[in-house]
Amino acid sequence: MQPKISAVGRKRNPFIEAARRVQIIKAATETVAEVGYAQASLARIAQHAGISKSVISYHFAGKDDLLEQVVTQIFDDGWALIEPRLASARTETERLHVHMEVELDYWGANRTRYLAMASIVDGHRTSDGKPRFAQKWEETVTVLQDLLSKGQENGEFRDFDPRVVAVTVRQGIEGALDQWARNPDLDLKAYTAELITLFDLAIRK
Amino acid sequence: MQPKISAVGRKRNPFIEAARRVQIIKAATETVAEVGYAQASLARIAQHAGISKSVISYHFAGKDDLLEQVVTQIFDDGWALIEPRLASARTETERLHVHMEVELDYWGANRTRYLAMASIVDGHRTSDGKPRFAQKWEETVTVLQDLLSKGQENGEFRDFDPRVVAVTVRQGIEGALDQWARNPDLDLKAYTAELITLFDLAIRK
Amino acid sequence: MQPKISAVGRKRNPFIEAARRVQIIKAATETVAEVGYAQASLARIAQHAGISKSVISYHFAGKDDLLEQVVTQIFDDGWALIEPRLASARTETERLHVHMEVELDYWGANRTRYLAMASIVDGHRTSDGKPRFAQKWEETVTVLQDLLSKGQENGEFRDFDPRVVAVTVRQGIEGALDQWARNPDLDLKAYTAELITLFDLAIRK
Amino acid sequence: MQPKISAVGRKRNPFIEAARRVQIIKAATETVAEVGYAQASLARIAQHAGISKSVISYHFAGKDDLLEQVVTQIFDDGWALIEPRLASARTETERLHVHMEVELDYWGANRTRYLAMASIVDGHRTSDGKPRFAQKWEETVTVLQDLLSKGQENGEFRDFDPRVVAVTVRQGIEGALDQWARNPDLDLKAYTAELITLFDLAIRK
DNA sequence: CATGAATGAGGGTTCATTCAT
DNA sequence: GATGAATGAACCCTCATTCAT
Repeated sequence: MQPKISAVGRKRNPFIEAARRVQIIKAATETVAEVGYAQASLARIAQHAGISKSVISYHFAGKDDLLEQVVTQIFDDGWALIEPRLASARTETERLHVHMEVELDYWGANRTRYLAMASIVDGHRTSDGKPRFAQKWEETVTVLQDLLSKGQENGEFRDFDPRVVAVTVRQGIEGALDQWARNPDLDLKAYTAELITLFDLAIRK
Repeated sequence: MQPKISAVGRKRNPFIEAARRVQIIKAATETVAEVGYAQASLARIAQHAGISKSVISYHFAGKDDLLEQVVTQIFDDGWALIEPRLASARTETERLHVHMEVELDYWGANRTRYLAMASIVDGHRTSDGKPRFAQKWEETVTVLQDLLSKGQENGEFRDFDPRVVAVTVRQGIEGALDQWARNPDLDLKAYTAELITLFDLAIRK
Repeated sequence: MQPKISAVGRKRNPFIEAARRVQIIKAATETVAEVGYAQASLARIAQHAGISKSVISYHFAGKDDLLEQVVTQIFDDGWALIEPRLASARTETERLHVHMEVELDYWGANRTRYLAMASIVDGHRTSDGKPRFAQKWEETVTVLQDLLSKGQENGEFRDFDPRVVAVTVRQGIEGALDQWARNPDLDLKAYTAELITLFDLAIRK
Repeated sequence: MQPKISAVGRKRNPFIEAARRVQIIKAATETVAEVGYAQASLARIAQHAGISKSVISYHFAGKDDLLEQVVTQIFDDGWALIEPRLASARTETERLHVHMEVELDYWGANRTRYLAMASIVDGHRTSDGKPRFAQKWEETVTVLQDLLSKGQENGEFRDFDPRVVAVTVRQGIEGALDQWARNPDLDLKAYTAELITLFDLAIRK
């Protein structure tokens, strides 16, 4: 009998266990980034990791579980980076700048993760055909939306639909990353500066 | 003699032939929109169309061919709508407005097509793992970029990196559509107006 | 209602009918010669003939019928050539020479037919897995066997098992043809002469 | 990690692995012998072996790989039997006798293998339509040809084209086997004796 | 006479998963 | 802890054949 339930309640050596899981998640991330979600079979992931297919089945409840871990890990790591830096900002304008900068920093330093995340979020569905990770995306928009609303109350920003702007900022960031993902030579710092200016002008009072 | 070659030199009855192709393309579009690229098998598409799997193979050279037709048709129809209306605009500012409005009109009237297009463009790869339709997306950005550059030369727009803004506009439009795709009750007209204002402020001199 | 029963009892224009049948049989022969029995599908044959697949179904009861016609035609033509020349020989020795010469002449002038015949005879089976054309091959051996037996009674040949020698002559001829089929530059005349000498020495009194 | 590569570096349990491979190769051999190359699908082979289709795919890289193993194994085993006995012969005449005897012994004791080999060698082609195993056949002829040439230099044999005789001997052996394959009651020993006499007379000085 | 259109069966192959060891 | 072995379902595609026109 094996402990198929992921993440918690594991029995034996938690170090080996964790190491293997990390290794597999890394391999899955890289494989998805390379060939895309639809082509990323367990066989390919296992091959990339240099392990047997059934090792994956041993450590994860299934393909769904594995992908969920991949996405969760990517988002958690990102969030851990963003959150403290957001907290230190004093105005909402500043907070918006920080948000864009740090997010572009994070993904910019993790190209593979960005590609994998994007591909999985787009491609992965539940058995009834609905997107499984749409909510992850939604959460990031909500954070921005709240920030923008607060800025309007503060009088930092003009009057606009905070949801529209939040979505557009989010998409603007993804646009930057898409460009850079296709062309790694692109100067992401400069792009970020342009983007910040763009939105500053668009929402200032 | 099979009609596998999809472009020209058709011998067969062009009415029945065309009707079937249209039917299959429609079924493929709807299936992909519903369950996503990765889950859209020929079997599912055929089932959706109420026909036998092999009918698809008869009318298309293969799955790749079918999907290419789907994407091509979606883009061609869209472009046929956008182009004439762009031509009638007199300033680049106006042209940018028209671009956003008409594109959101087109996709807004073709929700299924939007979902299918997005899923295929993201998911479909060549056998060596590279995206097959990235170039389609690239083209739409180029049009915007040219428009913005011309506006800068005209003195209509301030100084900015036209590529950054073009990408961000493109992404802004997709953001609107994503929102609306998830929530059909969303007021796309109002969203469009907000978006136009946003970019007007961001790029005006 | 179509006249699917082949060869006889056909209704309308027998000239067009016959011409089409000849064309199809030719295409089938060439296709099998080129790619081998196992790879010679009706689709490929039709493509080679530049006609629609269903034309074949119209003129022949099925794939089996077509292949049977191919083999029959090849053997009948060959036999029509061999028989009269055999009749004019006076001794069995001479008859054996003539047999080898004329058979190598016939196949030598019809490389495609030889390849097709060999491939079909080897590959074609009835639905229960038994060879369908083994009997054709058997017949040619029987002719040789009778010839050899008569020669023994005449006192032209030494004492041997006529079946063994008949089979070996037959195989010797096929060996010559196989060699030549692979290497069309081979001097078939010279090969024939060597072969005749070989069997002369082997069976003379 | 799948074991698709068939040759070396096997990690897996070599006993189970080897046993399965042997079992599948045997089933493939028997199936081809029974129904012919063109009708020997993986489904039929699997059914014959009493296993699932995908087990074959697990142990072999594909149908081509499996058939290659079948042919290789058949030829290797045969050659292992022939070679040492050829070495012990002192004259070329004797060597020719041994060759015919031992080959007819080998195949005579392996009727199924003979049928399978013949069918695969005839039917199996590369994707461009060329025979894949013609070279195996060629090799056996070359051995005979060398033997005959040496016998001519020795003064054991008369002057003749060694290639013609080599091919004819090869074909003579196959003729014997074909006869016997169709009629297992045939006295192969007696047939062999007749064949040896035939060629002795044909090539002696 | 001829053929486009359609079909179900079956082709080889890959899939995620299970299980005994 | 780990994995070779195995499986049935599903993949896309080609097959020989039928039928309405």
